[in-house]
Amino acid sequence: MPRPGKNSYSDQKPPYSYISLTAMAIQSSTEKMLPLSDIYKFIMDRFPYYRENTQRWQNSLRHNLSFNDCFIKIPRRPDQPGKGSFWALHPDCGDMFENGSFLRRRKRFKLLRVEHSACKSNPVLHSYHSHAQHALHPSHHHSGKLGVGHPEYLGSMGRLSHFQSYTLGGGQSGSFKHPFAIESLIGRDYKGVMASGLPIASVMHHLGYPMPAQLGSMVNSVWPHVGMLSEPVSSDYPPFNVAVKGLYHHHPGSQSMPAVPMPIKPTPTLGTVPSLTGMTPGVTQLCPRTAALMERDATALVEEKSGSLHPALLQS
DNA sequence: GTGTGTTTAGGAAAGG
DNA sequence: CCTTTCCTAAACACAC
Repeated sequence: MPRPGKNSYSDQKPPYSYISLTAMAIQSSTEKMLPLSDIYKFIMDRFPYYRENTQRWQNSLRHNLSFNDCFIKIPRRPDQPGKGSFWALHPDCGDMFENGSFLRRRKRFKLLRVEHSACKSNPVLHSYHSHAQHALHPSHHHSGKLGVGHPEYLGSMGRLSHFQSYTLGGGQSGSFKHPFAIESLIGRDYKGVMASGLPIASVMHHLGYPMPAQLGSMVNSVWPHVGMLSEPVSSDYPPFNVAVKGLYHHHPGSQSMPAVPMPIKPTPTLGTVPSLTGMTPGVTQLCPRTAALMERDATALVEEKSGSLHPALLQS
């Protein structure tokens, strides 16, 4: 057990990348999205290391939010005053830390940016379209982004239809993406839900858009209790990373399921936060009904844009 | 001015 | 060794 003082984990930099920290924060929220300030707060609450040099790491974190396609920006509703937008996880980011290391992803989640006037000004739309046209060969990390589209859109497009298609089509694309492994870090009881549909459904709800009935009912039935970190954890975090490496076996043909349930196990004495202690294995199953729903649109969509490429390959 | 968001750039480190 | 990912710094724009 870490003791207060020198040997405490508090003094050390947590073995998480900014991406994983941010994902943790987002996933810990009931709405699956957080404003920047709350992401800061989450990290500082749980990792005392980040209570210092805030300017440095927060700049890095903002850079990560903007730069990485796995994060999408959700505009605030008019009735939700506050600074900045909400940040959510891209539905297709899947399990970026499948290799068990939260310092370094197995592969970057990268979308192919294509000029599209209607997309850029709306992150969700943008994300949706980007998804449909993502590249399977994320090369250099600077190469993927093309110029910014035109700021106008929304005029005749109709946002709802896009949200719907995004929700139904942008999610699984006919392939199983097991939920973001970060779930296990934050201790979500993660059963029977895929990572992608839900956040967006939540986002749609947040934005005041009606949700497709099937998705909506799924949300209610599958995630009835959407848990949340109740309080800041003590300054410690579970040991993992190196320790869990090797527990995973990536089987490209087997839909990237972890060979074992999420190995990230907090130390039992970190009992102050259930979500960090009573973790449920990250093994999940796709809701068949929604999977079927999603499969339809997206497969066609992706294949239309990128030949016969299967989105599942994106992560492998 | 401050907070937020985007972008470029360079270097360190990990991984193959 | 080479490539990819991560970290950091910094400039800049924008909104409040």
